Amino acid sequence: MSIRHSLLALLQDRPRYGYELRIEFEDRTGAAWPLNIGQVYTTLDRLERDGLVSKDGDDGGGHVVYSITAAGAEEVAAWFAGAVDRGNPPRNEIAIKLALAVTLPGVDTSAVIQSQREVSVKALQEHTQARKAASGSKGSMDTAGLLVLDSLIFQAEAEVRWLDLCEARMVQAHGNGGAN
Amino acid sequence: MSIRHSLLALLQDRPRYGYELRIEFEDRTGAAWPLNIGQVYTTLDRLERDGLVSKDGDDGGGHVVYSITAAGAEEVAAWFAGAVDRGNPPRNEIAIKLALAVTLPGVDTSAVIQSQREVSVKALQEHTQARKAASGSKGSMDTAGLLVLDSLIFQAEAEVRWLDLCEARMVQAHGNGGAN
DNA sequence: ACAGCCATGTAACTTGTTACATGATTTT
DNA sequence: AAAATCATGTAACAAGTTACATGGCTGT
Repeated sequence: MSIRHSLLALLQDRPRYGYELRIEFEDRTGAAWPLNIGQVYTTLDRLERDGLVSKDGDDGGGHVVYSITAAGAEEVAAWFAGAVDRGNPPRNEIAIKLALAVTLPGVDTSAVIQSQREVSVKALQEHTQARKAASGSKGSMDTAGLLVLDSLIFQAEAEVRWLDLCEARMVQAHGNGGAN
Repeated sequence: MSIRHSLLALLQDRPRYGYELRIEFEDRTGAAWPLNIGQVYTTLDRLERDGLVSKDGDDGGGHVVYSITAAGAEEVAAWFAGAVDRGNPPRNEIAIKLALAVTLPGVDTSAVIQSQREVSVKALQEHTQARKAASGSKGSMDTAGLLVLDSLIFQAEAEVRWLDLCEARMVQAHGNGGAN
């Protein structure tokens, strides 16, 4: 529901048209998660269908402007007020994969860990680089972008450390990293 | 694609029927991510449609058994071999929400952080508890379950620390935690 | 003229998710 | 007899994703 709510939040600020929404979204999230323009329009259709936004024909500039409704404003408020449920966290594909790798025969668990570790470390480095560049000199990025980058860094760090822990436990468990 | 691949991986071990797959999945992932039984059947249908598994009528016990095909085995191998792309990480709803909160007027960013922090800390505590219980005495849980719990703990820790960083930066930025 | 950005949309599709219907077998 | 578990499925839908079609406008 991230996109739905994001667009709604942007519309609460002020009425906007589709193309604009995409740019705003990517600006504010630091382009970390690209948003396909097609999806903006489909999401707007669905928001309109659900009565959360209304299509305001034209704005004089030839743009199809949407504005938020009362119901939409309520929804945004609830989104900001309510926390994301961490008791039901989104499935972690890597954790699932590893859990299956260690319980199934014929899977080289250590290889799975290592190949994942490589890309995770690389992602961590890239995010750290980006973070350094963003905060460097000319205050080139806003607070929001920095928060997003920090989030990516923290998550990546945790992932790498977890992978290391897994690897260590494998070694401890059967003295090697071979297939089980 | 987690579920798809998970079921496929379980079928690579040996042919199984739907109900069994659900139990195996939840056993191995420590029941952290419940799997609706209906989804098992729909996913199996789609896997069959894609030629990755085949329906083997009966197994003598009245069960509708599925087994993996050559194409399916390839797919599983590729899944285990290939790392999850961390350059395109899944959208982090909390990061998005916060990025929007700080860039939009009228949103009490500090309140958003605090309410999220509460549930994240609570989730962290629960996972830590579960972890303690799992490793305690009777070696009651298998390696896979522990890995999953550790993953949840690491992610939750990272999330809390990131939220604290955000809060600190808010305070530093405008000396209070009020709406911007 | 042509490339590239601005701008709107549609069609077709994927995975995931839930609610419901149905019945057999096992346990209490 | 009732409740729980085993077991299989279907219908309907949500959210996200991409590929494509279309056209105006701008700069080279």
